[in-house]
Amino acid sequence: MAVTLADVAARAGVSSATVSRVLNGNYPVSGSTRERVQRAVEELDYVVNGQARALAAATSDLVGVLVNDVADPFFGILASALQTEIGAGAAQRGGGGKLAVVCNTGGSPEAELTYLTLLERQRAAGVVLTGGAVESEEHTAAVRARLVRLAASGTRIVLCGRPPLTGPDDGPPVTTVTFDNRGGARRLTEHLLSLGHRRIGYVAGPVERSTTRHRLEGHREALAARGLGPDTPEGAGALRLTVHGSYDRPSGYDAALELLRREPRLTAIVAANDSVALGVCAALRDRGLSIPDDVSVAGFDDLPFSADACPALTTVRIPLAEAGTRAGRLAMGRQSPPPGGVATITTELIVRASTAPPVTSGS
Amino acid sequence: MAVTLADVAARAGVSSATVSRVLNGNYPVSGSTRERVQRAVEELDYVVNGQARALAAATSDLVGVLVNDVADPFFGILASALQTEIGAGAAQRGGGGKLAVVCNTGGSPEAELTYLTLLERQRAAGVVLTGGAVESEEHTAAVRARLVRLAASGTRIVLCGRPPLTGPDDGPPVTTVTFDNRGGARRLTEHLLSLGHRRIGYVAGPVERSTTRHRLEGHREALAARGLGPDTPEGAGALRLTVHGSYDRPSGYDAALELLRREPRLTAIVAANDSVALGVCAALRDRGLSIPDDVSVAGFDDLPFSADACPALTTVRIPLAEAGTRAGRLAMGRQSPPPGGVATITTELIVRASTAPPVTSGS
DNA sequence: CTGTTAGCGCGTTCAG
DNA sequence: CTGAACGCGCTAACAG
Repeated sequence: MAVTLADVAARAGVSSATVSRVLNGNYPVSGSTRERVQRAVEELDYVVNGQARALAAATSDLVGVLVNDVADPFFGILASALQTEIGAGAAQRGGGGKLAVVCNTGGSPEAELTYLTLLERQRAAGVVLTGGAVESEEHTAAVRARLVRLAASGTRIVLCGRPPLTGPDDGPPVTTVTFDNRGGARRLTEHLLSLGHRRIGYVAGPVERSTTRHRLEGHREALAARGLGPDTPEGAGALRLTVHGSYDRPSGYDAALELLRREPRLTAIVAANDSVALGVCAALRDRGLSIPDDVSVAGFDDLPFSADACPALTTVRIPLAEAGTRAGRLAMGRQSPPPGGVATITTELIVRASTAPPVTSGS
Repeated sequence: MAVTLADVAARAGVSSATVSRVLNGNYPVSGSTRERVQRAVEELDYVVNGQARALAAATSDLVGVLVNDVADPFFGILASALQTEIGAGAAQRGGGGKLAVVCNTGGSPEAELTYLTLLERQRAAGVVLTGGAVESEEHTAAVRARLVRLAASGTRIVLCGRPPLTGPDDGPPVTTVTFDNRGGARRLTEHLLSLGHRRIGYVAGPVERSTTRHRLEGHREALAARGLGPDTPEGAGALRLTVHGSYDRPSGYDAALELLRREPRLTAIVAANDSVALGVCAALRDRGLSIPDDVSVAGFDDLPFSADACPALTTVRIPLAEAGTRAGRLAMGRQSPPPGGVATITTELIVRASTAPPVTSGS
């Protein structure tokens, strides 16, 4: 069926080993035979069998990239940058380009483990886990065990957008590119507080997610620093102004309505991310409330569409493309890990039109 | 190093063939030995070597998905739906789940070919090419040759969002899920015409792209049907109101400024897609023009953010998730190809706030 | 510089 | 129902 090395060798009148050598170019071969072989390859339209090569050489062309959802631009941008560093583009720049296997976990822990197994099967050269981690004790342990085994067998592991692996400090290195979610969230809420807001609703992401937790912690740190800690009457009120949902638009819509029900005098809502924030905006508009006059709204991530939203969204920028590029280089072993194995990507407050001082309508 | 079939066999006191049989479950094995083997697998944390299996069985766990840019939600949504059908999720629903290899071509013909080679190397089980095709004679032929070879070697080929393969009708089947871009564009421009617009600018995508061509053709069909064909004075004017750019926001921004330069009395602008339309909106706003009072704007694709844009965008919906699902099933051989090998996905005009009748300011 | 020889780890005959 | 033997296509020693 398919033409093999042996076929090429026969056609060129050499041994298959010689063909292999000209193909890989990692061994001296005389110019004349090289040419003869190359001609035979062209004529026969020969394409190496990646699996056979991988088996024999004990190497792989695959790098796994786990994301929650490629349809979400957050992961899309990350994946795109990773791809650029991993893939054929990188190959053309002269570094053994590999194939990026993008795996959609949908945020499901089981899917995450399933994919890790599949990638282990394929003896992937690297695995990048992106986005917030599910923080159940059991799942953390399971993932950790898998990653340690993968790393032990030579697979490079990179975490991007989630906290470093905890636990015993032995085991092979797992490098991490993490985002300063907590700091960003803190600065965002500080911004609202300094505008004069005091009754601030918070639409958090799914529970048991590292990203959700960090952003919420940052939010509460800012509140506490203004004397709105959970032990104060006003702060206790703030606690009740937190609702959890998923990281999508409909979730923001529902959450905003719920928050208004709990506290009609709300003057600001902070959302878990930009998509959620757009849902919040839609709900407020449907309720006849104007943004930011009646209620200020803020998001997180600064995805491209946030600047075009109505009104343009105040948010926290995460340089996703930069993070993805860095993670990709690490996964390809083309860049040495940062000291301590953890690089933190800083986040930046972006103030736009969706936040303004609360209108103190008399009272 | 890694534990192999033989290790498991030794531990279970059976032959490696038996282990292979219980693993694949496609051969009768007695209950007791089966259990013994399974225990050994557990104890040793055995994970099959995908490459060895693929080599021996001449099958592959990979399905390639070529996209222009995963960071673009258009492709993200498509890829997500494809993934769901191809990946571990499908596996859990009980159909040999495969790994989706998402390849970013960046719209580059060379990258497209490079990836096709890489996938051929891996003996991919399927390949899905998404998005508009580059329509140069040379590249079309090159891709066609590659696809024919892949199909001949048993790889299932699916085109999604691009026109069917042209050329001699021999060769193995290549199924296509194509979008009715032309019809959608026609209806969109008809909508503007029926609102009363006559001086309509058009921001087209990159030249030599099937999507660009089809949308532009639809636009011009609508014009011609209203007696604004290229042979009429007014129609000839319309021809000069077309500028080409890339499928992104900055391109729309620049194009809008250029169009205003060519025709300050413009009352509407149709964009190649929603991202471009947002760029157009931004440019108009910066020029102090209001949408839709001064200028109506329309996009294409109906990506999620379009409804939240300012104002909400009139556009043409393509059911991308549905298309991706369908293409995924076809690539997995889980659904039989449509008669003729071509399924056309219909598009739907979505009218929102960004289009309105032109304000006939006296004159 | 080149050919010969072994495997890589698994699926699959073919006997038993 | 099970084991032994062979080969998938290629790379990597080892000789020459």
